[in-house]
Order: sequence, then structure tokens, then C-alpha cells
Amino acid sequence: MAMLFDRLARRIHVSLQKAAPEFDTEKIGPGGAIILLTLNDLGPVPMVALARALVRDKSQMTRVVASLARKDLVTRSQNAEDSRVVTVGLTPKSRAVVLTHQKAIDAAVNGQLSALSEADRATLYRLLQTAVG
Amino acid sequence: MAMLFDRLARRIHVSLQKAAPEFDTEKIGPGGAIILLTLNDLGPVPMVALARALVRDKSQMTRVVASLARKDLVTRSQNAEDSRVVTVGLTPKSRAVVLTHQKAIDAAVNGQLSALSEADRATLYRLLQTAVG
DNA sequence: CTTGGGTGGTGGACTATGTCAACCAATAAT
DNA sequence: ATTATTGGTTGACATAGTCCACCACCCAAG
Repeated sequence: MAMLFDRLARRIHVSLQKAAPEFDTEKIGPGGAIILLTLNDLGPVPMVALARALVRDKSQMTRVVASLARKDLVTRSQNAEDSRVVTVGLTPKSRAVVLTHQKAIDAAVNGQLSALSEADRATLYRLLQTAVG
Repeated sequence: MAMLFDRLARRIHVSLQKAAPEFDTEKIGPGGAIILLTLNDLGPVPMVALARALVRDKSQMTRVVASLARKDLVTRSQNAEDSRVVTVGLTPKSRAVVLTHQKAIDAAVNGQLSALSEADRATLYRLLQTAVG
């Protein structure tokens, strides 16, 4: 089970990697992409929320978000209520990037799931969603 | 879809990571573990086959296998037919390690799939298997 | 044969990602 | 007030991935 998971994940990863020069024009990499896509889903959120959503260390978030901010792909704004929290959000520039990456990722995923029927993919999606909760 | 995948994978990963001190007595890490489990499935195989099965670079294989060999957890033997190929196999010592890791991994995976019924897990397994082919 | 392309494996160099702990500032709890 | 907790940053280090050059060998095609 775990091995199947890993294998599928790796395949998707290298497939994306190969196509990267064509769609990752901002060179944000998988690490940056997943942040943008998550922000696109959640809207502006504090760093901690981002870290929790992505199941990654907050220090990682600090760094990747910083690199995205340097490229003007996220905004970092102080929160009025709690001056500790930094809220991260998309920028006008990043909306286009999100779309491009979404398309590329979907293509890669579907490419690796080509052995599954439309219905099977839907089932898979539902199962993952249930598992992740 | 890709995000769900990543999230689930990460959760399993950190769950395993936390439990690691208890079962990864040889400190082989995920990278070493997946090799041993794969060898357990496939039997002795050449490096290239291993690299292909794991969807990883062969240079990576060289290094991880070398570190496993240092710990006496794999054998590296020359092939008589083709003297270029190095065939990698399990050792008596590694059989026990494989079992331990298998148990730990299964536990972690099942822990993260606790929201799924037995039937759903079976379905998930089947879908993954089909996709990976 | 022998020359040349393809393959299995190794090694170096570099980047990306992950992990852990220390730390600061601000908030919450008592 | 004092303490514990939380959000965030930073440093140091470990692991993993990527790319490229290279060697030794195999396998043809001439």
C-alpha cells in the first residue's frame, strides 16, 4: 500500500518535473506551487494555518513564503487582532501562475491515472478526501 | 487531487517519523526501508531494476544501497552473465528488519486511513494498483 | 577483429526539502 | 504580575533529489 503510494507520487513528480520548464516560468518548484494552490483554496491565511494544512514545519513555511514574496507571488501582512500573526495571501500576479500550475498538475496526475476510468478516478478522489478528512 | 495525495503522504510520513525511534533500530530511514521492502517483494535484482521500481535516480540507489551494505542489510553481488550489473539482495539480518518496518508502516498507513472502512481501503488499494499497473 | 553506440554503475556538485532546537515578541492564563 | 503558550524567524544540520561526467562492459554493424 505504502509502496504503491510512493510509486504513484514519484511518477507524478517526475512527470511534472520534466514538464516544468514549460509551465514553471517563475521557478517556484513544487514547494512554491503547493503553497499557491493552497492559498487559492483557502484564501489568505496565517502561516501556522498554512503549515498545518501542508503538514510541514513552520520554519519551512517561513522560507518558502519568503522566496515567493520576493517574486511578488504572495503578500505577507500583519494581523490587527494579533500582531504576531502574518497572514499570507495571493497577489494579482500569482492568480495566473496558479491557473498554469493547476493545469499542468492536473495533466500530470491524469496522465498517471490513465489506467483508471472516469468513475474510478472519482472514487479515488472521494476516498482520499474521506481519508484526509 | 494532487493536494490530497500530498497531504496524506505527508501525514503518513510524519506519523512514521515520530514512531521511528521505536522500530528503525538500524536507522535506515524511509529511503533505506523502501529499498528493503522492495527487495523483499522482488527478490534480488540489479540496481537499475531497483531504481526503476522506485522511480529514483540510479546514483541515489548507489548511495543508499552502499549505506545499507555497510550495515550488512543488503548484499551486492556481481552478475556472471553481465559483469557490469550489481545484483542487490536481502541478508539474513535484513529479513527481521523488513518485518519490523512492514508492521510499522502498515500501522501508520492504517492510522491515516482510519476514516475509511475495510472495504474502502480495499478499493483504494485496488485503484492504486491499477493506476501503477 | 574494431569501432561506436547503448547500458549498468559510480562519483561529484549542487539544489531542494525536511528536521530540530533556540529564540523573540506577543498573547493568554493564573 | 508572572508564567505558559503561541506565531514566527533563524541557524545548523540531515536527507533526498537532480544533473552531469565518467568508466567498464556489452552488443552490434561494418
